[in-house]
Amino acid sequence: MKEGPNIAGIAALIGDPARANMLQALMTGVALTASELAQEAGVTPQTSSFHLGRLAEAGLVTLRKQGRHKYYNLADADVAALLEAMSGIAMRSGMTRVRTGPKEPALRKARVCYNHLAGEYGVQAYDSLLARAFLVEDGEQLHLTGDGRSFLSELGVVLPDKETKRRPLCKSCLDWSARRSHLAGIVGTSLLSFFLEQGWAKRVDGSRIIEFSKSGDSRFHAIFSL
Amino acid sequence: MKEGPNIAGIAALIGDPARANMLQALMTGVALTASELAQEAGVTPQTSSFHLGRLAEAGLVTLRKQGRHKYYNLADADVAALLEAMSGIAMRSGMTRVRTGPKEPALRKARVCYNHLAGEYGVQAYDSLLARAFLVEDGEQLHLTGDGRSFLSELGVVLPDKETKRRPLCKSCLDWSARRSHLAGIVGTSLLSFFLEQGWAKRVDGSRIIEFSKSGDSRFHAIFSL
DNA sequence: TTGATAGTTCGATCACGATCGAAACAATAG
DNA sequence: CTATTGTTTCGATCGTGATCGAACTATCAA
Repeated sequence: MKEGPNIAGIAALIGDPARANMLQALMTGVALTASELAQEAGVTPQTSSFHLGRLAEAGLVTLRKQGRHKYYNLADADVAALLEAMSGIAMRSGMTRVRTGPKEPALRKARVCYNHLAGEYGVQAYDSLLARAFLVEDGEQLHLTGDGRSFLSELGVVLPDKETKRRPLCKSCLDWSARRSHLAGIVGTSLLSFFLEQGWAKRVDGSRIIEFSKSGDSRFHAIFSL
Repeated sequence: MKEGPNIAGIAALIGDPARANMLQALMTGVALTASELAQEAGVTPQTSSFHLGRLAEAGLVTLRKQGRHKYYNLADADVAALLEAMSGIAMRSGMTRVRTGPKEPALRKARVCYNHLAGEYGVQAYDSLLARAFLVEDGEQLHLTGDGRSFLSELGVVLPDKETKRRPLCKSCLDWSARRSHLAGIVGTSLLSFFLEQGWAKRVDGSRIIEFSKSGDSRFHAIFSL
């Protein structure tokens, strides 16, 4: 009778407040343990376990055991993209949380999206690389050019040698706040790591916010000008 | 305490089977009345009314009264994109409907996505236009070139004269089956209408499937070769 | 006017699923 | 070994929200 994939299934999964909180917490990209996620979601460890089981079963999160801990991650950049898209719809639908705190502007400016940089800074980096042909779009594919590779290497960004088919080097990800693409994929991840390691920016507590220092900010704008 | 938009809200909205069915029915792009949607979802008109109220309130659907009918539509291409993305995740998570009917291959081949063409045919058209520089990507923006405009006009596709800011002429939409972009926006809509009006293809009953005729198929491939 | 169809509102019911307490299991630390 | 911490299983509870029957409003067709 019915056709197509069961949308209601995963939607219902994400639709539970506790699970949604967990997923949003995982949007920071850091691996979290079951009990940390319980705390994040405001439920007891038992319930957390129950929810995480369902999320893992549906393939929305992955886990790796490490000693007596279980570390959870978002399964995939695609899952992150779905959550990001959902944020966009929720945002414009006026379905914001009770109190839209002072963090929101900071979120729009720079935040981590799973494992790469999003927000205004993410978009700017993406555009800047594109404008200088360090990055080229080919249909939906995205490629790092030779020039782009050497540019990043010279900066000090570490990149794998070869582009594998399985994990694309570059990938674009739609930004809910800017409604534009930012850079995902291995390059996106490496770039974010670079910023953090150089001390140009740092993560804020357990949120998705990325805070650029004064000097880091000016360096960023010097390099990724438009 | 919490930050960011309320993902759980819209997810829960989509998470109800009845509402999910309604939304998927609306993915065909045709406007449906409340009772048609009730039938589609397998619920009574009362329940349908209840659900549609919530969907409209959240801004996921729009309605226009016409006589004693209320015609419902998806609010936006963004909502369609969200549902499409969700289909992708649901698909690979093995959360397919009980029986994956014989329609599925047809869906992968060509289907309507809200109001434009998706599936293999949609992707091919997109790539073909891009390859001949009838369409150019500029960051996330997508533009129809002068050549592209005259090419389509010559074919007989009707297009509005000017590109307005509000409704972009072109827009890319991610395809869940092909994992590639296909053409959305006004051009995408016009193109689909063109195929249907010319009799190259027709819609299948109330599903999202687009069925190309023998002659329509060959004409399509002649024009949108790669 | 009467009759028919589309849609809504109200109220009551009912089922599903989230939640937690208690207890078990797992793995490390001392 | 024992003690402690992290995670899971089971069972019972409980609340939220979907559902439908019945009655009501609105629009159209005679």
